Amino acid sequence: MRRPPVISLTTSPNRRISPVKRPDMVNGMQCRSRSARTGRPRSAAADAAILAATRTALVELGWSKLTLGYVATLAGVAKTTLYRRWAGKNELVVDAVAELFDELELPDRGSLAADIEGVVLQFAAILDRPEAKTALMAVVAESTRDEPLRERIRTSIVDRQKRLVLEGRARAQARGELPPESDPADADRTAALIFDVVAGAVVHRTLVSAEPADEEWVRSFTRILLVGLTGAAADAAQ
Amino acid sequence: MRRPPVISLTTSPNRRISPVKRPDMVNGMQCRSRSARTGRPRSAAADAAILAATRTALVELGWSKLTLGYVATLAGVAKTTLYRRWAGKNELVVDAVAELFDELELPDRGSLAADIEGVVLQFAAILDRPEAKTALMAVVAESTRDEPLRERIRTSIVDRQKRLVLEGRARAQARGELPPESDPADADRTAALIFDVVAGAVVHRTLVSAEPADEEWVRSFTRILLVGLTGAAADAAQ
DNA sequence: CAGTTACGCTACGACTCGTAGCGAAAGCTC
DNA sequence: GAGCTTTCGCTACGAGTCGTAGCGTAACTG
Repeated sequence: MRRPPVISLTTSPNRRISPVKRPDMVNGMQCRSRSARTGRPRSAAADAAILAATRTALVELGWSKLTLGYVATLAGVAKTTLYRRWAGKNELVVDAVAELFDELELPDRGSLAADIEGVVLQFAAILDRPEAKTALMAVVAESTRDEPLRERIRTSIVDRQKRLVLEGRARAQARGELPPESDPADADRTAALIFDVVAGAVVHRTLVSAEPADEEWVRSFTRILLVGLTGAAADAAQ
Repeated sequence: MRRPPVISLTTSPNRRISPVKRPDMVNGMQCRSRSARTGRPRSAAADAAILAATRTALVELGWSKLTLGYVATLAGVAKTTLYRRWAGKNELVVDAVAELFDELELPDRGSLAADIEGVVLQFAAILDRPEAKTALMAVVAESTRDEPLRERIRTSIVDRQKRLVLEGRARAQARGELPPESDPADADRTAALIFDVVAGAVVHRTLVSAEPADEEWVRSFTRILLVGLTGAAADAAQ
């Protein structure tokens, strides 16, 4: 069962939001003189191995049966090391799943419709992975009673998706497909609405209806959304 | 801690889908001669007390910290009784939450827009309850690795919501707000799509974005959806 | 070199899980 | 009523997980 231990020649950890639990950090600021970090540094390879092991364990066991002890064994790391870096299962899984969303991009496909279809298909492909399926909803469920966890999800997963909406709209406005916004507050509200509609629809299709968000579905969805957006914008402009 | 024990003068259990685990039942059909159920009947009051206690425990503890032992104590019932009726935490919570959706209805408000707004607001009100928030996403997450559980969710929660979509469309077609469907297969696909968009958007808004689906939001959402539907339908009709 | 921090390992009490076994209670049929 | 059947409450149990403490060692800094 025990996998080959991680090669331990390492340096420099803390890629994303530092995995919590650094006694010398307060509010994200280092207390001691900048980078006066003495002592043995944390193994960055261990970080990577733990997050990868977490995803493997999610596929094998699912969320509820996943134990930190098993993840540690899988990563070739002591259980105590895991607890030194993450506060618990929730935080660990959020970081492990967040990496899946690193690949989300918004290539310019020339039209708003094509841009939407492209990003929705990317999002659907990520959600199609078993580790994302079982983990995403679970941590969201936990976050309803855990404000810091919700914040962690927001910054490391949700906001990155939301940025794509803003970028796509800016492009469409530059192309003349959408009218420029007059009221900035109203623009924010609309962007948030569109984000909830897009992300919510894909998630619901994939996880609740348990059917694939394939090209045909994405085309239908995009058409309705696009007609709704341009039509509603035209209404408002009158 | 121990609540007053359930009044035990009872009869006739099995309101919804019989809570599982009846050794004399196979595939939902009784094996012995019809209704030859001899012996002491299960307490229906205990069923109700258990489901209510489950919701209370969800509010107090959330999904992950909820234990069947605590639910049993809260309901004034032995833990073994609980295990005799439900296979586990997942099934119990699905039944407990499903009752929340009993109140979903679709009163005729005279127009498609008003009908959509009404049902979305109802759905949002249910999702606003803490027990629904923490439980719904959790069981959906579990269902990604548990086909029977997914089926249970589908029949006792999802399908009931979906029926409202079909009913709303039929009304709108009767009013002439939407064109009648020609291809029945295409009609099914469109209904499923709309359902995913509506339910997904509300869930995402409430749980992921963690902001209320209030009247203003619902109005904006309905406008986009309605324009998208009627516009796209008009496009297709050409 | 001394000082500091991270790591692997072992062990621990506390808790939950799901089940088994028992006697008593609550229905039904004859 | 007697007799049968099933449920109920209760206790007890082994198995497994949790999160932490303590220790000796490894890695890096000045």
